[in-house]
Amino acid sequence: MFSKTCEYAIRALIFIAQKTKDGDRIGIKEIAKGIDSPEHFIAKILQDLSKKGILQSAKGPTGGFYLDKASRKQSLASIVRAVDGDKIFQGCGLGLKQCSETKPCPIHHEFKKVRKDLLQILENAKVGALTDALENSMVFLKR
Amino acid sequence: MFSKTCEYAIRALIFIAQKTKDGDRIGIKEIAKGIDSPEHFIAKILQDLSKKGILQSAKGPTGGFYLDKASRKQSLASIVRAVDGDKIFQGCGLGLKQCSETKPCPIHHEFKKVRKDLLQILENAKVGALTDALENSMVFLKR
DNA sequence: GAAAATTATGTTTTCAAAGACTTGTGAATA
DNA sequence: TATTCACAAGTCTTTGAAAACATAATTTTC
Repeated sequence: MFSKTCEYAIRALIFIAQKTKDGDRIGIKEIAKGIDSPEHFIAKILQDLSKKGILQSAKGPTGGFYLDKASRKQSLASIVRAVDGDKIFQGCGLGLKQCSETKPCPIHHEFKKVRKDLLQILENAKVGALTDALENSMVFLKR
Repeated sequence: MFSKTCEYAIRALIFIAQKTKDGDRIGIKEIAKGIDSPEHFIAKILQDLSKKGILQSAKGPTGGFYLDKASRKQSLASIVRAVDGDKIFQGCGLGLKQCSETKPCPIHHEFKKVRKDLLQILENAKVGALTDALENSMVFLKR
């Protein structure tokens, strides 16, 4: 469904949100361990995302990644968009470039509903809110 | 959503279904043109699928690909399964191997619904039935 | 023998992952 | 207060593997 990159990004963001909600910062190594991902790979992903403002970072001693208040209100949808673009939300199911309402592919109309549902789920899932479920250990992030 | 391979496969199958519904056979070159796909690539895909019984083929002059009655009743879901496997229908949205009902990832329950809807759409879409819409030119297959 | 699929092999591109090196920053220290 | 040091993110380059696409030889069948 999502790219590997995107999967790691979502897991990392939720993890960071949980670990830094008291104003702390968290290093890349701990993140990689926490979500069980390749260290260098997740590092690059997070650097890209911090450039785009999806999360915040600080260099030097006591530095690390963290999420400010605004970032916590972000939805998973904005993370997915930043990483994978919005082809998941609007691209044709059969890969047809010109697929549209007037020139639909054979499954165009049915797919529309699924996409809409998916988008809504991701829009509703705010990064900050998901940390609560994590703390109550209702859900987990390691593979 | 699907792999390129899978997209080509679906388009090809629908195209073949339409072109061979009167008992004809259709060659690989015409298929490639008809769905605007790389010729050698779609050839390999169709050979795999014919081995698996998803469609039929005949060698020699007047040979080509075609669909028998049983194959026409197949759903798009079985094509997707043959090509991409069923990871789309059951894999975790965040790529977690151990994600389950008892140890769900943060979006597990929401995703379940989307997957279920997707599966139902693909199960309901029979290859043979989609050709009617094509003939009425309500839909098209070229990119 | 010619037309078709089939098989085998090779190339290119993209994605996932790893490594080495650079830059910035807070804190100790002299 | 200026210097230096260590720590942490940032950048650049490379490797590995899989997916996407191409070429050539082979087999089957009319």
